[in-house]
Amino acid sequence: MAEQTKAARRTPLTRDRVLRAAVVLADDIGIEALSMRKLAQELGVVPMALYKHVANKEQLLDGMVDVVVGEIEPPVAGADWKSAVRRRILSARRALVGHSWAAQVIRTRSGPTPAVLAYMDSVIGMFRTGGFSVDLTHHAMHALGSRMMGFTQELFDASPGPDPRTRPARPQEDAGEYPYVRELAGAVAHDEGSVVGQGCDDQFEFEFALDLLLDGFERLRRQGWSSAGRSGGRTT
Amino acid sequence: MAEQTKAARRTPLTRDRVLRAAVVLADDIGIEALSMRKLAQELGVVPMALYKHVANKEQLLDGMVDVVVGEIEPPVAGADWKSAVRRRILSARRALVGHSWAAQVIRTRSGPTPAVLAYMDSVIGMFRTGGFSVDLTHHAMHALGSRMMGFTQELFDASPGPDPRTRPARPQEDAGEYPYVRELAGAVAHDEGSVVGQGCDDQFEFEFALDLLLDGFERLRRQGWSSAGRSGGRTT
DNA sequence: ACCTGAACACCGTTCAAGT
DNA sequence: ACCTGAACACCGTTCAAGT
Repeated sequence: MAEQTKAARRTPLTRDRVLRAAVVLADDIGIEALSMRKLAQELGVVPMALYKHVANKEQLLDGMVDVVVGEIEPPVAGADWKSAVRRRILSARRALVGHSWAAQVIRTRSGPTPAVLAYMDSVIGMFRTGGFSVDLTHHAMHALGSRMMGFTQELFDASPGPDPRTRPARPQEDAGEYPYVRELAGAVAHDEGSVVGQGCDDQFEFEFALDLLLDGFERLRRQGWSSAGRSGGRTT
Repeated sequence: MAEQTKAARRTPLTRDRVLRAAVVLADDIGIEALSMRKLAQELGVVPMALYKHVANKEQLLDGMVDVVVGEIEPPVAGADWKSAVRRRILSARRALVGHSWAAQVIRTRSGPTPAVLAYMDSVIGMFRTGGFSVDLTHHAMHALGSRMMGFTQELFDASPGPDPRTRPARPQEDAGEYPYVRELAGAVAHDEGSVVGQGCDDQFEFEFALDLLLDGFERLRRQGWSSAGRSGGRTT
């Protein structure tokens, strides 16, 4: 009877339930604080029970990425390549927003998960059907880098983290040091936030850089650019 | 006498010696395997001895970043803004190459260390003296993001890591899935490496994207671009 | 056959006891 | 006053003992 009460208290564990709980927990307490033990506790389960559904923590992280990436809206049909790619990337950005850990976790995976691969495939397809050569598409994908998935490629994580006390004190800006940094920080005119990555309109900065790259791609496509003549080309 | 032998066996610990040993150790065993305890052992010292020179592990990582960033060559004088910025960024890239952990560590710092701030100041200065408005400089710095420090902003870490066994098996590419990924991967014509981030000429990809951005900046500068008319502008 | 508690080999860091 | 061993509160994961 006692066991029955315990068993009934929770719907049975599934891989999906484990992954979704992990996503929520990481959203709440941050990715660096997410542990197998805390996740188990959150699910009202003994730690070892998780290992029936994920082989190890790495696989848990892979699964979490797939949950988030799976929420990206499907591509819209019938548009020129540039607005199609632009919309797809901005919709990826919308899906990943709110999961501040996602960028870092995706980047530290040793390879793409199936959902990421499917997403990449759709973006590559937009370039190809838009008249890009395989060669130029390849370099465009590299140039986009993780911006392809909607991450801002800032120098520092904008996420304040759970413990603002560990934040290093703003360096002495009263001294004449870093005059250009000061000028720029002053012009942004936000009293809070780090020099780069905060106190700014992230969405604007993201689209600014994205459009700069997309316009560059379009220019190269029109002039039939190819990497064939690059220095030190194919040696094999 | 015994103590004297022990004391003489090692030159006395300094903050600098601790940081340099940490850099070498991270290069060797990877950043995720670097621990205070292993570092102490490497230095022939009890773990707690390190805490005389760094307050905690976070400060150790800050110090490691400064060691690496401090090795970036100083800027060259007397060039147009574009080649000056280009050279500075490529020299940062040279300094960080070989420290595959540096990109990730810099990004996860909650703010810039002094050496990073000094570097950023010099880059910002190049834009400003090159005729860029504060406004455009600001957005250009965001668009460069961590590429400003010479990182490739790839979607996945190219570093294979110490344990290639944990690498997820390449997804089934025999099936008709991911046709565009397959086409692109085939064209790159390297049998080893992940879809994006490996088996490619990293330096070429880096310069390709960098030049695309720099050319875009120059175009905007010439036409006197300003963000003043942006949608939903300053609301305060 | 399934589940799970204890245990193992780590971590960063505190703190009190030694010199 | 300085240094440091043991201890604390964690980790991911193994494994053998229980049902």
